[in-house]
Amino acid sequence: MQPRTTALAVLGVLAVEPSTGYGIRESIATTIGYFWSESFGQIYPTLADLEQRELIRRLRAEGRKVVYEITPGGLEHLQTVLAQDFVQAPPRDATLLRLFFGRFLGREGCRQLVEQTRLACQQQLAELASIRQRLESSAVDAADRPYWLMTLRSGELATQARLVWASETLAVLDELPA
Amino acid sequence: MQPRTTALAVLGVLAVEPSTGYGIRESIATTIGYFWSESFGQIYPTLADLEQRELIRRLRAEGRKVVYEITPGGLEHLQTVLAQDFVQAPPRDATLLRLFFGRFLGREGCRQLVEQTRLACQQQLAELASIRQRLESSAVDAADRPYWLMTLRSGELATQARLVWASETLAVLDELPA
DNA sequence: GCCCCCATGTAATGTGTTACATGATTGC
DNA sequence: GCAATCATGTAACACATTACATGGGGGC
Repeated sequence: MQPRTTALAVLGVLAVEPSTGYGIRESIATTIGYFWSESFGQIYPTLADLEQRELIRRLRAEGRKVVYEITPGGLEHLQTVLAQDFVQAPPRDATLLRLFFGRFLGREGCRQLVEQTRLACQQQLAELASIRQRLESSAVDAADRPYWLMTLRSGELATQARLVWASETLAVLDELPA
Repeated sequence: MQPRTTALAVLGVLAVEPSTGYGIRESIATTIGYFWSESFGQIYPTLADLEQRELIRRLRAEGRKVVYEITPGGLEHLQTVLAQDFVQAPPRDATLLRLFFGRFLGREGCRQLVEQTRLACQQQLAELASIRQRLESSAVDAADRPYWLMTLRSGELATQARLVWASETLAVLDELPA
């Protein structure tokens, strides 16, 4: 795992636009959910930490609701962190792990595994298409758009590749002696 | 995260062939390293736990070196676990996260990010090619081979897709006004 | 009145890496 | 003799999810 990735994600989202803890979670789930995720249990303590370090501050509070914004120091810190080297997290694909032990799971179990993957990819592609619509039909800052399109494209290509793999693999499984 | 994935991986490796803790780590790193990873700090406590639950046992001990094998109960347990539903871990791609905030990182920083990805993919493809050679030139059990080829193919397609993306994205970055 | 969404936060638990400590065996 | 690899294990720390506790506001 990387150190402080949650802080990076939170700071980044606030750099784009002020938001509440709840809103940050929402943003992450709906706009970058295809390659990132955060839970409330991480976000709220991280907000407290960032505020204490004066990288973010309260823009306004309406009742319980607290809207945070990034500070100039926070923006500087974000840029520093973004430019730093980092270690790619080692991949862990639970589906492939199970398929690798396919001999013990059996052909039918493997079929289900791969079929589930195929369906998940199709759903994912639909979601990505709707994100693309949102991105292209304005609403998002022109300074962000090219970068957001790049990450989106990555998701699309990865999902398409996995979908191809699933179809191909289902065919191979059908050829396999039971 | 999934519960008990380390136990599943360890049990699976031992189902293929008896091994030591060190050997299990080695197997994982060299044969499924492109989609899975485990550290010693996880493996040794897991072995102790699996042994205590009688899912594995000591086949032989030579000095310090302890070779474990799976028990009949362990094999049964493995099959049960493999057939169970599981939750796909939410994806977390540190590179895409940084690229998404590319507006704050700047064009040059993004270029480096994507270029690194491109190089990593090329290296990965070379590794996958050598794994394919090993898989096709015998040595591996015929009962395992088809499944191992499926996971390998997944790695190849995913990496190729990412490589295509990286090249495409570098071109887009070059078009972008600084 | 009730359910759902918005909203914040903590506690318990699980998962995982890294660093440390130790030492045998093998190849040069 | 010395370095690299094989080998085991623990402790400290980092990271993350889930469940829980609490409550306001809007729509039906």
